[in-house]
Amino acid sequence: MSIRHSLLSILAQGPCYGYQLRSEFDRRTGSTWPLNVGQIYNTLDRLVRDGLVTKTSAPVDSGPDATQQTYYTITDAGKIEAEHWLNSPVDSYSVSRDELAIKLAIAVTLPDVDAHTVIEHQRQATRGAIDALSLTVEVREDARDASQFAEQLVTDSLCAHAEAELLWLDRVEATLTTAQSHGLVEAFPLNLTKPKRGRPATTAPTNEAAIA
Amino acid sequence: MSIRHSLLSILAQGPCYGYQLRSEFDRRTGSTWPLNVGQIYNTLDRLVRDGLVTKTSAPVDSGPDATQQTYYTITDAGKIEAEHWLNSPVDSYSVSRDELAIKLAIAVTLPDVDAHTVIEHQRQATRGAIDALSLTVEVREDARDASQFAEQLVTDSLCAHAEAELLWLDRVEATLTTAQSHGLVEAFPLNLTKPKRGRPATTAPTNEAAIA
DNA sequence: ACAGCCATGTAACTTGTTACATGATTTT
DNA sequence: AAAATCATGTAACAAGTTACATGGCTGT
Repeated sequence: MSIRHSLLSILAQGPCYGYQLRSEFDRRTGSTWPLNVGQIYNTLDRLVRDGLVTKTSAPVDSGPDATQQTYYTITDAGKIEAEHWLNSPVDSYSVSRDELAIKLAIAVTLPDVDAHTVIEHQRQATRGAIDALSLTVEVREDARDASQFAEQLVTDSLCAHAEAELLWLDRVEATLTTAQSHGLVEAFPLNLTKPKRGRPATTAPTNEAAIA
Repeated sequence: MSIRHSLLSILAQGPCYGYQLRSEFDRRTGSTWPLNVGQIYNTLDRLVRDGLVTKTSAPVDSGPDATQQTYYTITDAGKIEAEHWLNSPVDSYSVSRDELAIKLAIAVTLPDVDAHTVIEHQRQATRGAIDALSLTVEVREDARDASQFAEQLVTDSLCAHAEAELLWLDRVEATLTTAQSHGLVEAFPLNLTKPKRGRPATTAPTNEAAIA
């Protein structure tokens, strides 16, 4: 929903044509988000479909410099939508769709996988990412325009999350080690049940008895 | 790519049927990732399509309890893929696809938007998320099985990223304030250019002269 | 003439997601 | 009989992404 709303917000400043939106987006984000040109037109089509933008593909008057110009204009509904996007927070923390978290959660349940190795691999990669990001940070001077400001902002964001991830990885490993020393978190065997249609017998304990 | 690989990794332990995979996934992730049942079958179909899994839909022998059982078995290619997934780090930091970062980058370039307000809204929402997460953290005892371990792991991950975001928001606001006091980061007007086919005249300065 | 950028698309594809249909079985 | 759960799917859609086709115009 980011690209969609970003383009919509730019269009709230005034009508644009497709290629122009690409350069505007690039300028404002410091070319931070890799954006294919064709994606602009796809997104614009979907915005038109949803009534947030209108497409005016009118040939300019038949003078000497007659060109087919295609402009996209935001609608009232689009303005409301853009304003709403900018005034409402991004919701990243109500449900987790973090690939690393789910990966580690799965990894600790697999018998043939050493979760500590997975953690260590991730730690090295994340440290490498931080190093690479820090290089671009230190070379950089203070932002002189919005484009450089965007670059700085995005790099800092990546760094912040990466460092938080390192701390979290340490905590996970510590928790895992103590849990393993208590023999609590073992590999999860598959439930060797055959598929049985219908409600299972509640009297038949599956593996909850193993906990007690 | 998370669900796909998670299911594949579970299948590396042994053949499963669809519904079983759902419960296995739920157990191992502590019901952390909201997963529709139908999505299991979609994902399995795609795994079959890619040759990572085979589907054996064989009727069990014509005895008294004959049922149509549909099992999914991992292939050699699937095992390699699962192993590769578990041994290679998640790449979250080479390019940024963070919605908040792009949103702020866009916001500071919009004339009708006060970036400080956007930041403050986000700050409040993130603080609220941390509070909500901390509640579940404090109530929780030590993990006693993989399911609870997964819950803890995911909650901690969310917390860590949320707190990193708060720190980052403060830095962004500080940077923005000083940049604005120097009159550097102003609203980005649209380039009022008409679409012109072809390469633009290099001699014609667009708006680079404004910087100098 | 030719390379290279400006400009507009189209078509196909990816993963994730939801809503729905269908039926079997078991508990109440 | 009815409700709840087990079990297998299908169809459609979302956003993002890429590859490609097609021109026009400009500088060399």
